[in-house]
Amino acid sequence: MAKTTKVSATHESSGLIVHISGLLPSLSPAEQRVARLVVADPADAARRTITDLATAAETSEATVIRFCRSVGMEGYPQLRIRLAAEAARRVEPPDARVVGGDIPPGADLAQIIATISFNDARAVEETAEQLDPAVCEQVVDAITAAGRVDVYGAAASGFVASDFQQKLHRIGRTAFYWPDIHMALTSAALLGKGDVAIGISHTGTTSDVIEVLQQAKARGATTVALTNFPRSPITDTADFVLTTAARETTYRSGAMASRLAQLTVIDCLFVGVAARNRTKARRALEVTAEAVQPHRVTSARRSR
Amino acid sequence: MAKTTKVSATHESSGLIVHISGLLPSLSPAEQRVARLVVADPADAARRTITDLATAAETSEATVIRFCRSVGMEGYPQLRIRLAAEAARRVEPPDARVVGGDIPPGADLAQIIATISFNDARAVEETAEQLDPAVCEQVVDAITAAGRVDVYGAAASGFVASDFQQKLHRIGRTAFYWPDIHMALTSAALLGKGDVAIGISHTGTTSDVIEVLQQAKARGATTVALTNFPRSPITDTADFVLTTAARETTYRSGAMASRLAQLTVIDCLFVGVAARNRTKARRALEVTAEAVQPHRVTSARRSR
DNA sequence: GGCATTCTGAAAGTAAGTTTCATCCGTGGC
DNA sequence: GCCACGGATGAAACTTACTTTCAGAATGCC
Repeated sequence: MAKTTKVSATHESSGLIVHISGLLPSLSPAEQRVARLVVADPADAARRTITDLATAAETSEATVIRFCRSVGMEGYPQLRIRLAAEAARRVEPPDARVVGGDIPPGADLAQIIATISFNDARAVEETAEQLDPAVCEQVVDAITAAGRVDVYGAAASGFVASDFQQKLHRIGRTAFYWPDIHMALTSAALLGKGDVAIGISHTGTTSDVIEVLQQAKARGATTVALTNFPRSPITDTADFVLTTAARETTYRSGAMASRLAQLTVIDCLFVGVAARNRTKARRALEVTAEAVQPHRVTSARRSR
Repeated sequence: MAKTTKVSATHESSGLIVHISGLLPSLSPAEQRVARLVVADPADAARRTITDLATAAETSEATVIRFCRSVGMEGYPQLRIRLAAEAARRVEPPDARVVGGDIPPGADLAQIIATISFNDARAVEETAEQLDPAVCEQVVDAITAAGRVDVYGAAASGFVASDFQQKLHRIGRTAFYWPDIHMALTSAALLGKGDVAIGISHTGTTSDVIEVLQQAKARGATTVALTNFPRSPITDTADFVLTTAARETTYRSGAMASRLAQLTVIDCLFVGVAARNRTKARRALEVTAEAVQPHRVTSARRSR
């Protein structure tokens, strides 16, 4: 039998490679050949079949099995998956990413993609971190109780505003978005106590949006501002201020990161509102989904 | 140019889980059961034998093999190894965040925010990971060379389409977005060789968008599809397919995560196009920024 | 040299993975 | 309504991979 049934102290979860190299001297010659192959390139070993590995180590399958047992594995398949896992873990994440940085002139698409996605993801995460749940709660309450919700935003922020309007509408809340400043002003003038007006402006300086929000406030509506800059003009007229956290990079990706951050905030509010009246919201969503069903191509193509 | 040579955007090197969830809808019911088990707990799946997994998915081994082939693996052992590797690489979600999971009924705002932002950020990162720079490059080339670019999208994807149109326009490229299907069809009919038509559809099944894209293709335009599902109908009509990687969560945040993923892709394309002609693009952006300057409130308020 | 011990691979045996094929079921054409 | 068709599916046959057994070879000890 084995020299001694030694119970290894090595933890199950990690360090198999280290464990093996530690055991190496105590292994028989044929097993050592196997061990060396495994330690040299775990990922490669994981890809091989037992016969393949045995051949590479100039030994038999039986020896490979013995090796597995020697290092505390049940069998070869078990060793394989452990090796694959270990090999994957030690691969360094490719961090040539320029954090919040500019995109160098000679950058290729792969670099651009890495940089943009990194910044975008960061903007989303950091926005969430600094969002005040208490303020969100109050905004959600206001929206839930509102007879009508107006969402304002210009240009890029207009998309976000429009998106929010659409979402609220889909769960059966009365919401409007006005792409035109005059229409927006008219609508704001018709708001009253209990209604909600939400102004979205990345810079917080878009006069059109501020103006409309002021109008809404003057009529008694609850006003909410969504901006990247907590001390920008728009916050003066807002009862509640929600901020995004897009680092200002360059003109290029900064705009998009802020957009994503805005959308994330919007989504949180939306889910918050929907959660307030779960069943009704779900029903409304189902109904609207059914409505567009005829516009869906049903055949899901299969592989050949 | 790339009439027959269809280029798919999915990398084979990484993001298998993401890849699988993208393919999910195009799989047969029995295979879907397998896929769900795998996606839900890759590490656990890697530990199981094929018979075991088949039993767990209430199907036969044959179906598991079919599933392996469907997702581009040679066989079950290969899948196992890959899954083990991916599971190991995956970072544990910090706390009780349910990855891609539902939001529990009793969740408070803080939980909602954490869950949503986590999933949103993940969608962005995973989309970037599986984006094929080579395909992006070709799309960027096509857009750069195009006389005209049409961007199509309905409802939620319409916002994205519109956003892209606006971005391209701002850097001086001729681009259109049509909110109306008839206008879109008319426009598509006027496209010709060298022009580019981009169809955006999360599900890949929106018949309106597909129809317009077909029209564009018939007229000789280069067609691009942006969807979450690499085997959905829309990909049949596209010369180039770009995929997002939003895991389908529930009705709630799934839509938003996919939106963010789409925007990220759009932004990459945009920056790619802008980088092709750096100085011209920058000048155009400066000019357009100046144009809206009068609509900015200058006074930056200081602390109260 | 004899004997015990360990190492080793051939071969047998078992389990896992893969292919084949008949059946089932839904769809679309007549 | 019927039939043909094609995809989906699992049972079973089959292949390959893994594991065990066992006997011979090597080593080392007297």
